[in-house]
Amino acid sequence: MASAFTEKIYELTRKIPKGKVATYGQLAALAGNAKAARAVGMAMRTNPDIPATPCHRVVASDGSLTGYSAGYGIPSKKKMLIAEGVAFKGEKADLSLSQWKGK
DNA sequence: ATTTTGACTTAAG
DNA sequence: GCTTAAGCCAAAA
Repeated sequence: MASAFTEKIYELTRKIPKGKVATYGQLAALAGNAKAARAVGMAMRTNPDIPATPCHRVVASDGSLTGYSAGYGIPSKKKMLIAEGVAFKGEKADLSLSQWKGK
């Protein structure tokens, strides 16, 4: 465990339903710190349990797929999201259709 | 304990 | 549309 904040991020990430995506800033806000988007990214990077924490459902503010060092990287992440039913617009996820509304 | 770094975001050129 | 700059946060060195 890294910190309470990070744990919260993992918890929220696990709540993201299949076929939906959330932005780093969104998770940060739900965790209590709207400006901790970067910290959210760190939490994903230091992700202790990838199968338990679907970090591939977390994208940048504009839907761009960033990071993801697992498997084949970005391509794999994109493919996974499409397989779950997330709407895609070129190389970016269509947040207008597939962004998780959170609580 | 201090500095550096990074899977962010928004604003400005 | 792309690049640069600045702001904020947490983890790693």
